[in-house]
Amino acid sequence: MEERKYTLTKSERLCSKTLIERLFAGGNSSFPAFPLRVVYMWLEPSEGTSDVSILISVPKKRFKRAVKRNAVKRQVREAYRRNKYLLLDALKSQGGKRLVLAFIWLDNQLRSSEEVERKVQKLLTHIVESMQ
RNA sequence: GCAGCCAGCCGGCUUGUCGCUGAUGCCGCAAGGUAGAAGAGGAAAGUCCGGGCAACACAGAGCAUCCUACUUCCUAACGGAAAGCUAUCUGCGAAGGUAGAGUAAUGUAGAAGAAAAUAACCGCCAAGUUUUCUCAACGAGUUCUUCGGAAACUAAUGAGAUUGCCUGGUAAGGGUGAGAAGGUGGGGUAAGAGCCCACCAGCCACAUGGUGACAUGUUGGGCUGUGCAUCUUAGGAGUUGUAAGGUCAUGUAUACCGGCAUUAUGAGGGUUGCUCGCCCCACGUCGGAGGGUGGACCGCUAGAGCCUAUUGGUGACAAUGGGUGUAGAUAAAUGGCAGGCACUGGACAACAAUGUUCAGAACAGAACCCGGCUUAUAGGCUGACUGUUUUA
Repeated sequence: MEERKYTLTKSERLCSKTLIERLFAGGNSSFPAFPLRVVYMWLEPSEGTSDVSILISVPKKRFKRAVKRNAVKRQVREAYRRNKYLLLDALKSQGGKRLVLAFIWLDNQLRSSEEVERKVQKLLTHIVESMQ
């Protein structure tokens, strides 16, 4: 059993402008679990900076104040960090293919951290199930 | 004590654990790994002013446009502060709010009102003329007569009153209006009037005080309409903002730059909006090298820095000494979870100190950096001052 590190470094975050444009250009899978929606896209092993890259988006339309937007991003990021091996373990059987995903906040209100974590778990589980 | 007012300050602390950015050290050719200092605000916000910094532009003249506007003072600068001045409003008060260059010229000011500025509509006064009346004086004429008179009438004269017209004087009075030719009283006058005088308000001059705005005056001068706009005066204003701008990597169409050569004198471009003026010039050739994509580094945090003491100043602030190293992210870090402490409120127990338990804890997140302004903000602390109650 290898050591599991519940980290979330910069290489695991999606920064490339071109990849972001490809992700949102259309044709990629998406799945909602209110108050979240996930958009994901498969990459070849040569692309990307890590096995899984994520992006969290909270539109300004939902929260006018930066404080609340940041708070939501932190909740989602924390929830992914604690549950990312749901996805990483499943990905080992996929022959080195890589994944890009974006979490988009849909609600106009703040939610509790427990609820956000449950929804993230649900979304990750859904992606794993769709691999088979 | 309670209520208030002004100024300044704080706006959680801490333990464990899991994370994020990461100066720097170590390992490594490198990618990276590992240890790891430090890590949001008073407003970081709005992006409203001012400045630094950067790039580009810039011979010069005139006109236009825009901004500022009581005084002195602070500052790198400001449309910001400080201390004052004048007017006005609010509050019992401590205090707070609002406005503030000038008025020579031009324009404008609804309704109202006689009239809105070289004022005569009504009214008042005078002269002329006119209507009517009264009175006076004597004379004239006529009529009457008892021939003594003077009863009546007529026209004229003078005085007064009066009707209309006209000429002139007059701003004391007149419904209005934000404002009516400074106000009140007296003298004066044909009637009136700063025409004259006293007091009062303003203005100008002078004197005194103040750096000054201004203030004061048993001083002098009869000088006296209000608002707004244009305007006038004084000072100021190049444009774009760190996605500026620079370096490196990748690497291709002829937009760009420089040299040389050549043509033309009119179209275009630049110079702040306009005018003048000034500058540039299509094409060829040689050399440099660029569109787009998208990554790294610099810019990027030592700055008009922060803390503190003393001195000067009413104060904003300044000078000097000492101390200090204090965020630099890039789809954007500074957080999550579990405890403890402190704070506030409720409930319960208790004479009380206090204890138990349950809740609550604002506005808000750096994006080149400063100085301000504006707006949001639960709760709390400190100091000066004001009002009030009780007690002494």
